[in-house]
Amino acid sequence: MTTGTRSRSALDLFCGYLREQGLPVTGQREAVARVVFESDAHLSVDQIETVLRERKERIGKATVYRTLDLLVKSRLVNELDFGEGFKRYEPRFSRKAMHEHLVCESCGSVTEFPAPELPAIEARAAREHGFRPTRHRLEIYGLCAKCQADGVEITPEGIICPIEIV
Amino acid sequence: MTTGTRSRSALDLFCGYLREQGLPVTGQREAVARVVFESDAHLSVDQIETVLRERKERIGKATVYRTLDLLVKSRLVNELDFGEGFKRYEPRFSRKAMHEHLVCESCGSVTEFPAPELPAIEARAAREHGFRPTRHRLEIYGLCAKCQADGVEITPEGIICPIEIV
DNA sequence: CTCAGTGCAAACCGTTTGCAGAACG
DNA sequence: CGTTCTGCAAACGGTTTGCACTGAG
Repeated sequence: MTTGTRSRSALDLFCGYLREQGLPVTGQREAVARVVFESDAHLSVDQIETVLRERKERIGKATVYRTLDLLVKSRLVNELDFGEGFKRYEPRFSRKAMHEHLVCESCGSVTEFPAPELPAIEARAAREHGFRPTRHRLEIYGLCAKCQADGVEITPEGIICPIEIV
Repeated sequence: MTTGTRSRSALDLFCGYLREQGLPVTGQREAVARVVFESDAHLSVDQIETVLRERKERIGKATVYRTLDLLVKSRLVNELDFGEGFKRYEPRFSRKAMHEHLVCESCGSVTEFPAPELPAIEARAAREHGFRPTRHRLEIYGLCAKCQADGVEITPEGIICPIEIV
């Protein structure tokens, strides 16, 4: 969707990774990788399949999943889970090194934001608990600007319990 | 498992919540609530069922799920998701108001830690993106002290891609 | 006595897997 | 050519749902 150059080089890296691992570089793998690399969104498997279908690429669901595994292992793609019941995938390329996610509970849109204090938090937790961190995830859930403008209200869903436990 | 007093009052609150909503207070609901309130862990549905079985409580899986929904709605229990493919539940009672989670990728143990800088992070992200936050989640994944002592190593899983994208 | 809750089993849904046939190297 | 991949469909596992029956209020 965005620049061709960026996605091209990410694709090249992926192909290089495959060759390095002695794995075949197939048309299907390239097609799936291209979809992910060319998007600046956080795609679900379903969305990836839709794009592939639009492009007249006939690729089985299993192959999409298997290719995504490879993309994640190659570390060119991050796997995300916003508790929607399915996974999302974002290219690590064309993105800020560390970013966290704002997830709208109404429309599901995802915005990225930086949280430079996280390494310090991580280091402190590590020191205090003898924990060796490898990665973190920070998500803030709420209402995006657009949904607020559209007058969406946070539905208290279940009624609030009389006693606020804090 | 821990104090009887704490769990008792949480249970009372839950029963009060049910009555307030005009919902029946049943033995099954009390039994499930007791298991969650009496634990200071982050229980999966499976673990809850195991405890119920030990206590000779014969309660269907569907009822456990339905009661957990009520507990979450009552806001006496938090739903957690560490990307394991299933949910976990923690009582909000007998816990620090705000705590985040250290998740061991080897043994799955979960440790709580405070991150007092999060409200500021949340406020900044909200201000800069017009986002209205309702809740957040921060998890740090890695190796717990015990697993490190046991000599567990982070297996690079897939081989590292030659180019580090940052 | 009535309406909601319960248990069972089937349905669901995202993901994984087994296997025969196709393709990369 | 052998090894790995692909596509299909069936299997999987956590969760949800439909329905007859039980039980709380």
